[in-house]
Amino acid sequence: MVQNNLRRFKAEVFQALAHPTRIAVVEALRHGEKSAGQLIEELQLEQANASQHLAVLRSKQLVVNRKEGNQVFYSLRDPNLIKVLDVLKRYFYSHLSQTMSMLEEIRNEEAHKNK
Amino acid sequence: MVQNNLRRFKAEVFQALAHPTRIAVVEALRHGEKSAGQLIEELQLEQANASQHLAVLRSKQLVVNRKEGNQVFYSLRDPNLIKVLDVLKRYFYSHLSQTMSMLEEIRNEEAHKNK
DNA sequence: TGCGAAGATTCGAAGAATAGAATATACTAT
DNA sequence: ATAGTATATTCTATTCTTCGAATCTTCGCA
Repeated sequence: MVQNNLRRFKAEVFQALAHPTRIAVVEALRHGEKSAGQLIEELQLEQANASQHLAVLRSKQLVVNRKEGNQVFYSLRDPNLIKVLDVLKRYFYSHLSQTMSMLEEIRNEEAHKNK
Repeated sequence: MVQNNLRRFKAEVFQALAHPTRIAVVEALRHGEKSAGQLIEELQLEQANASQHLAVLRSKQLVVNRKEGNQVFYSLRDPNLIKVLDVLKRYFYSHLSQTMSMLEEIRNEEAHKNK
């Protein structure tokens, strides 16, 4: 029972990370806080869209925010989150060739869509 | 560009893990391979549903399978995957109180639905 | 007070993910 | 061949996600 809820919780964290934009945000915050505006600029996002993704990250508590005047600064709630991404990176590298072919596939899908 | 595809790729891996059942499967495979049937029994899943979730894990290459006669044995493609989960566990523990309240929330939602 | 900037929220449409039911496939043993 | 067991696939209804457009809120400043 507890096991089950714990898994649901883990699933929610993964869910929060299951979008390229949100991964980009987390990576952008790796070395410290940034304002919503900075993130939008740096990652070339639409304002509303960025705000929505930030809301997801907030709701799953992967990031925390702090208001300062007109701006809202975001930072990672926990540096261990970066470790999760780093371990994942190692996971990729240990299967480079397969990773590559998967990327290739993604690229092809892309090319397909744009026709 | 490459950055972007890489993030998409990471997102796909997280997506694959973004379901309690699939997390349960990965955890169940932590110490070695198991047949689909064993997983179904151990995790109390419906056959079709289990098969669908396994298909997701396969398609993202988190697991590999091996046929032996009538049965199909699954195992993790890479032990680093377990490390990802382990790091995540550490992540939980470093925020135990918040984790608890989140679990509490999940439980409440649950109670709500079952009314 | 009123205006502009920074963010957040809400809404509707489109697409993706999920569960279960039914069906299909592949093997084994008779 | 036939039946039975293990697993996969397909279909459908439902729910969840995502996006952009529009709207709101809050703060700072003239």
